[in-house]
Amino acid sequence: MMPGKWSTAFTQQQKAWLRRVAPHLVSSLLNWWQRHGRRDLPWRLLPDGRQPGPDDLLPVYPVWVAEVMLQQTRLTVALPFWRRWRSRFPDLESLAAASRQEVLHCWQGLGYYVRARRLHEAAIRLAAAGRSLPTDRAGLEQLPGLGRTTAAAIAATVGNSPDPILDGNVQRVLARLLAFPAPPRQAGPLFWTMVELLLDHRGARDFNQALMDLGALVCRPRAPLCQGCPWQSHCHAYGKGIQRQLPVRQAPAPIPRVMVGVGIVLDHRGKVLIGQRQPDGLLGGLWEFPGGKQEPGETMAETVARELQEEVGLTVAAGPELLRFDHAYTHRRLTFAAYLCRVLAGEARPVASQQVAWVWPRDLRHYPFPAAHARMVQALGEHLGGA
DNA sequence: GATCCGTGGGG
DNA sequence: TCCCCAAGGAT
Repeated sequence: MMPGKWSTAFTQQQKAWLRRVAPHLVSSLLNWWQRHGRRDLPWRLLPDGRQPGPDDLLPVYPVWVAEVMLQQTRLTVALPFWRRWRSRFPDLESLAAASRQEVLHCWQGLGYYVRARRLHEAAIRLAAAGRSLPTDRAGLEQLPGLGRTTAAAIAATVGNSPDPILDGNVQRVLARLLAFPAPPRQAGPLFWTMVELLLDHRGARDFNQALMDLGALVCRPRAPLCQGCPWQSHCHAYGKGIQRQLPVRQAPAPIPRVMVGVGIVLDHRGKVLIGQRQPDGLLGGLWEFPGGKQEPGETMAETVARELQEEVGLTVAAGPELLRFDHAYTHRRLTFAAYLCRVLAGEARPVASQQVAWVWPRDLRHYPFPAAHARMVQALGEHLGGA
């Protein structure tokens, strides 16, 4: 049995245990994966749709895009975006030649927009140097947006190189296998050492996929399916009956709740005012309707009028309310209230934004919007269409 | 090392 | 309705 004292490195006893069980873990994992794993992921297939053999090389561009999309995003969510992206930007050259707006527009709805900006930046940088995408982990890790896990996932998928990964799935599997008594990030290099020791020398393509599939399909966050797990007899969390309590979570920070007033400003021609957010930071480079947080003592209509004065220098009459809805970010909960507004005085100018634009409502669909504002675009279209 | 960065589905 | 949280990286 494995000793239960943990530091940031394995003890000699723990390492000996790991070396002893590693062959059984690997063989039972790959055996399970052959029967139950996901072997039809499109970026893991040869261009003609066949399963690659150990020595086959896969095209790196689609794998790169897929792995970046899958950062902090579920497979079922990312897949349709990946197909659309490949149709819109089929290769590195077409991506490098695209505008920031086109790139963000294609990414709209997927979230974490800095990922799209970094894909674009990498493509431009490579194209300017006359280089193609690297296929080794070290080379990939130099690209913006790629850390060790994503670079390793790409390299192993493309060339079956011996590069293990340590994503959220793998961390959860290891935390339970070892019954690790602290949040996984406190494990330091311990988990990396473990995946390196486990790694099959024949390559990491199927090994990485199998380990992620085990986490996603069996060793699930909420309700793990231990009766179908190939590692059940080795799992210390299962042995203690504490698999549902692991991995240990950090205490979540309290989430502030904010009311946001938004102005849908129509001019005398029927054009609507939008502004483009600053290039970096939250929702960087996306477009939105002007607005902001409600302050104490304000009605929502007063909030909208004040924000429009401050943000774009317009004096407006705010009302009626077009729609109201809740929207949650990871660290904030917002209630949006959108007001139809008409201009009383002033010329719209960018104060806190990159630029402002008056746009025909039917052209709004050509601009990238955050999900909450895309919802307001939809509501405006229905409002105008029904009138 | 703690924090920031989106969105949508599931329990 | 509410909370959880996902194929992480950069600062």
